[in-house]
Amino acid sequence: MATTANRDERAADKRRQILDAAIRVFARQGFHSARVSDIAEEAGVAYGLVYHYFDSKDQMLNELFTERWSLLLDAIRQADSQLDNPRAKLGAAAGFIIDSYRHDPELMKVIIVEVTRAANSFGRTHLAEIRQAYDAIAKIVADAQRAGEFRTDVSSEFAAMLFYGAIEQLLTGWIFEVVPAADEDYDSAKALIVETICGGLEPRVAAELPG
Amino acid sequence: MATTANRDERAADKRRQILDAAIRVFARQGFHSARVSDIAEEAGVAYGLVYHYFDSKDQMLNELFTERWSLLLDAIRQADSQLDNPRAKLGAAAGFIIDSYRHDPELMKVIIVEVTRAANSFGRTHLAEIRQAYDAIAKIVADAQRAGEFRTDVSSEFAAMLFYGAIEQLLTGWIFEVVPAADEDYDSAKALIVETICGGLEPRVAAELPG
Amino acid sequence: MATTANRDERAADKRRQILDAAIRVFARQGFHSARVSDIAEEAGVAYGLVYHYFDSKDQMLNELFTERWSLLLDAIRQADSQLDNPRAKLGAAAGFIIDSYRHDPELMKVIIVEVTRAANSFGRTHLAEIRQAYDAIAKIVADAQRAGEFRTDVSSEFAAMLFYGAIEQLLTGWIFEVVPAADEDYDSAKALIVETICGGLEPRVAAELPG
Amino acid sequence: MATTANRDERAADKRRQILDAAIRVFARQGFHSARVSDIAEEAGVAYGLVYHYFDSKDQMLNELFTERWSLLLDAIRQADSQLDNPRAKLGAAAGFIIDSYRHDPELMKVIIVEVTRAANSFGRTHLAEIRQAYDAIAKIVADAQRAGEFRTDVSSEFAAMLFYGAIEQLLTGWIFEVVPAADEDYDSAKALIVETICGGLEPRVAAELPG
DNA sequence: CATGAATGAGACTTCATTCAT
DNA sequence: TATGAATGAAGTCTCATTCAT
Repeated sequence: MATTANRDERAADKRRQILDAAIRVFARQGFHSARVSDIAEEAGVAYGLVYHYFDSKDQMLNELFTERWSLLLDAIRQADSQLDNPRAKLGAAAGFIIDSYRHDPELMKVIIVEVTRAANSFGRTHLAEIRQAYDAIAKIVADAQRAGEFRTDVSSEFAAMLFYGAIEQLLTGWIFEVVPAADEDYDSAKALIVETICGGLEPRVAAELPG
Repeated sequence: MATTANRDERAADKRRQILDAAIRVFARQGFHSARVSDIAEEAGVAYGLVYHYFDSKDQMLNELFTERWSLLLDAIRQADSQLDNPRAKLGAAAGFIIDSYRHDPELMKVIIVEVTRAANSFGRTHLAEIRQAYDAIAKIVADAQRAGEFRTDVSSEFAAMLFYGAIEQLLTGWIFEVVPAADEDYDSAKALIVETICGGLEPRVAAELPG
Repeated sequence: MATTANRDERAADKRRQILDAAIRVFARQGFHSARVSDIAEEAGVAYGLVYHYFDSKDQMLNELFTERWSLLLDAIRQADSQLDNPRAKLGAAAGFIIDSYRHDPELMKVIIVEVTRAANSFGRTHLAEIRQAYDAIAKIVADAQRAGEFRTDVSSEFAAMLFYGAIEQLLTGWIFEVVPAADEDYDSAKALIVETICGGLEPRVAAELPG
Repeated sequence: MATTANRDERAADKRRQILDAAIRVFARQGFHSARVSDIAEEAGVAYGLVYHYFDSKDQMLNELFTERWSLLLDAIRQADSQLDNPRAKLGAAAGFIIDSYRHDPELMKVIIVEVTRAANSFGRTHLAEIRQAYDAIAKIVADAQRAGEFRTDVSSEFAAMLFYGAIEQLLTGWIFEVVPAADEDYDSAKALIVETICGGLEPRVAAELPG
């Protein structure tokens, strides 16, 4: 009994070990240039063991993506249901994404570079999941529009694309060191994204217009 | 003389013919899945002729990208120098990108999907060129900040990423039919992007804040 | 003592259980497509246990073949020694093969498809054993020729090949459902094979030739 | 023009050259143990060229089989239509198969060993074609039965299996040197097969039965 | 006896690029 | 210029067998 439990545990560990190695290798070389033998070597296991735990190289990336993306979807939906104003909701969504990157930049690099931005390969495979994030953001915007808190001349789907695109581009900038990414940047980024995008989505008051 | 000219012309035609075929094939199948034989077939020329005009498959994409991207850089810089307020400048930049897509969606698809979003492959190769666009946008923002027209708590580089990211995501949405792309969408998109992003970058007046 | 016996018995059971599973899997998927894991699963035992009882996947098939083939050889030889005319002898041989199929079609399918007809793999390994069957049949024919009961212008080896080939082809037809295989077919097949082949081997009388 | 023709000719030659090499390699090592590199080496061409002419290793065997088997089918059907008695028809069919072996034993070895006898792999793929041969033979038998030339207590399908099985077994015996295969054997074999099998299929006259 | 994780060699296929004509 | 045959390196996946527990 104990033996079986231990064995299962060890097996799960090995599986995780391989998956973590895959993250590092995919982040370093890109999915396409990553050979299965690189992953095995990085994980310190035999070639064949990778195929003992995974059906294919693709499956590893799919699993990495889905595992993380579902957390993101949960986070957005939870923000939507538990917070009470659109700024806070969108701020929480942006914050989750940014924290994900801060916490595990390699994994987020893989997810963004190899999946969400790889529209011709894995992006297509996961389009439905990715779209769910757009939809969840669009719902927040639409609710805010109905409540008179956001301008209504922008469609909520359109706004969701801008919002998500801005964040993803920011992460991409960090990933490829186009823009600096220090600890203080992460925090200010959260605030600024919300400021900037939500600011643009809120109705302008009459006073703004020069008389 | 005339013969030589004709010959050159015909040669240039063939070259162009192959390049145009490459656009269609890359757009349809993606760069990676596109075989050189597919391009030759699409162009209606012999396999080997592709290698007569181009050194490699990569070179074709590089050329397609650089050709178009330099127009984009020119357009942004010209907008910056010829227009006099940041909304107009950014509007012209966004407008150029959107019009490029409207005019030749396949080419823009290739450029975005295979280069600017393909950070692990061609995006890396062309990072310097891509960065020039960010910089040109950032310059517009920085100038506006100095002139007091844009808020200064957002770094201009950061703002440029948001702005560019929002536009690129919008195009990506059109490309993969996540958001609708009809003629009227293009026009309203131009206005709305500027409204939304510039609106967020402009300073909020006192009147906005509830008393 | 009893314990040891029981243990041996249980062990023998497991071994048999695996061997029987192998028959089913080989019959269903073919030897080559059968994975050791398939056999273990079919037998309901752990993967590794297969290798506790057998040295290799090959060994299982070898054992299945030899076990059954030796019964066949015994049957032919016994028929030869205990019966007194060639028709009866050959009829008994054919009958044994047909009954073997009727009794355990999966095993006979494996033996025929994977061994006797698989001349490039296991057929080669067991060529000597297979040849013994040909020889035993040829001996029956040769004896009949010496006794004047069979025509002598056909070599006994040649006749043996025809006889055996006809039977094996018939089973193959049943196996792959090229010809029907119902209970009544088996019985009539026995009679007809002997009729047809022995009929062809018996000397023609003068009366047959048109005067 | 001439150039194109020459090139096509050379290309066809290379294709044939590879196919012929495949016959030798398949005959020597068996399909399964034959590596594509072995075939390329035997043909004296580069590895990749094999895939320039053929889609897969399987395709080569399929082509070899179908090419030859269609000749066999034609031969049987022609014999049926052009000859006027069942002995002659079946004799021509058997003769064609035997001559095929005499003329190109390696090809016939491949066809028999890797296809018609390989019921679990290629035999399945080509079952329909193989069955056509059985059917063509059965038709000859059935016609003879209707004409009163063959006994009617044997179904024509059954008889076809015996006839074909006997021949195939004979070739198999030659292939694996179980029975001798010299020039004189081929000729006598033709006569004897017909004698033996047709003899068994013809009605026995009263005189035969001992009074 | 029993388990199933771990090993690693092996082969097919793809396709960018080169080359002879 | 134009053709398309020829080259060969590279990498995924399979699975029999071994081994530690």
